[in-house]
Amino acid sequence: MDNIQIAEMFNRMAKLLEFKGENQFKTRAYTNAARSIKGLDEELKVLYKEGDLDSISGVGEALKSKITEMLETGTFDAYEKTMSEIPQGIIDIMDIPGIGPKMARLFYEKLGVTSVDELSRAAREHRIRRLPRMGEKQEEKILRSIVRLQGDKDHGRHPMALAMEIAKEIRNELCSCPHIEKVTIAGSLRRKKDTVGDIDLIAISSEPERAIEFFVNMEKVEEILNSGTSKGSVIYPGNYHVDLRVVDKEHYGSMLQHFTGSKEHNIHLRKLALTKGYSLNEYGLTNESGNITSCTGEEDIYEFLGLDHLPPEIREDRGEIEASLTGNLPRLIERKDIKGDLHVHSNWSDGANTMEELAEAAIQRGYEYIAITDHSHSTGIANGLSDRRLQEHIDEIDRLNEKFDEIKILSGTECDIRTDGKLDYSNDLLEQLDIVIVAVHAGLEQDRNKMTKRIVAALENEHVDIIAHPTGRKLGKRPAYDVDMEKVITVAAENKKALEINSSPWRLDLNDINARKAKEHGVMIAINTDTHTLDHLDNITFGIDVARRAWLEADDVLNTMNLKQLCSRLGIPKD
DNA sequence: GCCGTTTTCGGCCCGACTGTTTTCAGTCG
Repeated sequence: MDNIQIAEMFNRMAKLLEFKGENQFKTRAYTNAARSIKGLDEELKVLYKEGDLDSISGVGEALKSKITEMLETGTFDAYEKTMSEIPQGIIDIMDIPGIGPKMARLFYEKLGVTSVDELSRAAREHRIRRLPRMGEKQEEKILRSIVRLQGDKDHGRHPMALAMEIAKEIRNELCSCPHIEKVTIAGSLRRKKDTVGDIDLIAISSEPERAIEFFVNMEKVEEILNSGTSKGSVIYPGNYHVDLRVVDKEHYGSMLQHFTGSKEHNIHLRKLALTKGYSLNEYGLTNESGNITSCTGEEDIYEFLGLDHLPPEIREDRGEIEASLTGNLPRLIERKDIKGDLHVHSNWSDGANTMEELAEAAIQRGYEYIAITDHSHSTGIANGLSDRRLQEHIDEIDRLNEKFDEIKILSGTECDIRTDGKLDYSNDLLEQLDIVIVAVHAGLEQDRNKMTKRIVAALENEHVDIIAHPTGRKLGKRPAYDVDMEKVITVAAENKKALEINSSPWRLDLNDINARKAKEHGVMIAINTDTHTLDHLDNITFGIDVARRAWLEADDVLNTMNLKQLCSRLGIPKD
């Protein structure tokens, strides 16, 4: 079991215990431990082997032995026992937005409801409204939630790039409201998480109620979830859940800090504030005598707590607070550090543009180099290049390099790694290229062992420079293929190969966790766009977002090197 | 169930909104 699975099991256990009416602090201990585990850099199985499970905060003797049990058997006794006492469908009911353990228990005890379908029927038959603290509106709300949940295959998560466009559209509309002074995007979107569950916005207004009224009555709003005096929530087309929080100027900083999150980061900050005798909330810092220090800028809060102004991308409670306290915060990579793009397709394979157009677009973006990496012949559907056409491809790039002074065009390939780990081109041919990217495009269903061996074999080829989109995931479409990333990263480090962060909004592969792991093993990362049309070149910002979330600095990234450094690394003769 | 620079017992992050009440529990972020 990996850390995520163990954390999820603790979270489910917490829900089950709450359903049973257990002591709330006991249930919280499980969620605290789950949170702590999700934030670990190290795999639990490694800590377990080294006898270091004691080092995890929020994990005491009892939970430690449950972790051990899970690592050895895949589950733990107390969990199995609790599960056997509670009907399976109850878990699904508690996953319905607006229904927690208390309500699930009420429906179960009073109506015998044990599944989402039964709950839906009870609501339609108006049996819910007769229960204590329930009524007509609750019934309608439950039915709406069920319908929305069932119509939503992706569990409400959206690729960050798409959500960002919607967020900007809403921000622009809100800015036209005379009662709104300023609108800022907050939440996981501000932290640039690869997928986001909702869109959080903060507005400054001296008339919050009128601002909220404007918000919930925007033309495109499909449903108003709630609408209070300082906060509103709506559903926007595409099943986007949008929250707006309205605040006066004086509290803007603390509000922005609070609603940027993450939740885990904020909890850690509040605990830190408490050790200094202050309570922290979205209105500022309160001391023991009740005096509030309001914060107009969020940097005020960090400064007060003795921390650097932490970049939103790393606010995940994955060590950023400790790093800041000890002066070990990374200087995160920025857009201006990028000197070129190393994964671009032309119309020689499945790209839309000529090599010349790509070179010109790269010049416009201030790049020193661009690698044209068209597909190899296995990817027939993408018009992959035969041996003969690859030779012509190399010649064409030579010709263009004569023409362009402002940029170096690198001749490359995105060569298929076949199912047996062999590459599409011979070593003789690969040797003639400036840069060799390899990738898995077919046979995605291979088992973990075969897939790992396949990629490792490619990493061990002396001509290979970069593995593209190393896990093959496509957000909302298909999961990563089954591969031992620890092994891939270790072998990449041994052979001095780079791994890619693919900047396509649908891939973002490697993700932040794996990219950070790669950095820790000393593996260089290439942030590439996998461009197929000119505008894709600008997707580089999404790749940089992932890199920043992975704590990467400019020195960790291959394409922050200038041309001379890059040529030296790739072994390209200077000309 | 966890934890300790007052504590090994008695605390445990904090506030808005809703729907139901007539003062608040439940849920969410």
